[in-house]
Amino acid sequence: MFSDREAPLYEIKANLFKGLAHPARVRILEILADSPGQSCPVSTLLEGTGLEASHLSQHLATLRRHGVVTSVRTANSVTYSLAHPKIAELLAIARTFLLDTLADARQQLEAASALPGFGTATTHDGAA
Amino acid sequence: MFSDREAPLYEIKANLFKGLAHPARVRILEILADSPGQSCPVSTLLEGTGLEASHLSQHLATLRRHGVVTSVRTANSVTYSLAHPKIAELLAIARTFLLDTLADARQQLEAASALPGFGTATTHDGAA
DNA sequence: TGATGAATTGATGAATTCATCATATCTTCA
DNA sequence: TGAAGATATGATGAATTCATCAATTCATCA
Repeated sequence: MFSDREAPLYEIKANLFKGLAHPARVRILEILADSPGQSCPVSTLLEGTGLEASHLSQHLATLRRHGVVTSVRTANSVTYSLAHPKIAELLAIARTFLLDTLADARQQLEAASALPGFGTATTHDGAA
Repeated sequence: MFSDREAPLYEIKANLFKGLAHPARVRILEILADSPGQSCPVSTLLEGTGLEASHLSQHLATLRRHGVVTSVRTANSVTYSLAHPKIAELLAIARTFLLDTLADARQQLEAASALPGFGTATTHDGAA
């Protein structure tokens, strides 16, 4: 098992996505991305996410381990920042993709319900 | 439990990243992204990834469920395509971010080993 | 029709990740 | 010094995800 460096890039990439693969962590990154300087203290994240402190801290640790955020202690508070502007870009692109996709899905739903034999039309993709 | 639509965007986003969070799936997407028309038959993916057929198929099913790829059956083979150009963009940005980050890490390692008391300098970030 | 190739689905134990709770560290201030 | 606030770390059972193997579907062609 290699811990980055030495591993093929697609493994490292997968690992990065794994780091982003949790609602709480995405939320944290969104808050950071929207904050001035893409950084803010833990207390703000605490409010913004509504998580319990230790839970938040664990997600922050995960994000740190994945190199997605950095932290600096100032007096008795810790400030987190996005480690790289590309992270914000990643989130923005995911957003565009999802909005496009969701719009399409809604449209297909409407089109489907306008069809004659409506009621149990399956699209081979499940999700009744 | 909501299955997209109705869920806050950050949950849907996290879900998308979860779909990308596996080396095999990233590899599959990379191959598709580099193929003409961002699509290719399963047989090509089979070769490209070196996975066992059923294993590959399961990952493809996951990607389909996440709306990241689409599939079309043509005669006795199935062709997969990226569902949206933004997916390729997502991978490209991840790549840039990682290359930047890895370069920095290497640089820090070199800088560290040039220091006087080398051997056990901890950066509070772990990774001895 | 039925054998063959291509791809998918199902089932199961092993490995990871998650949420929760208790405890520990670090800093300030009385 | 030591009490209090702000964060972080550890440990544990519950829930997910993964890898592997067997079985199934779909289309072609003899």
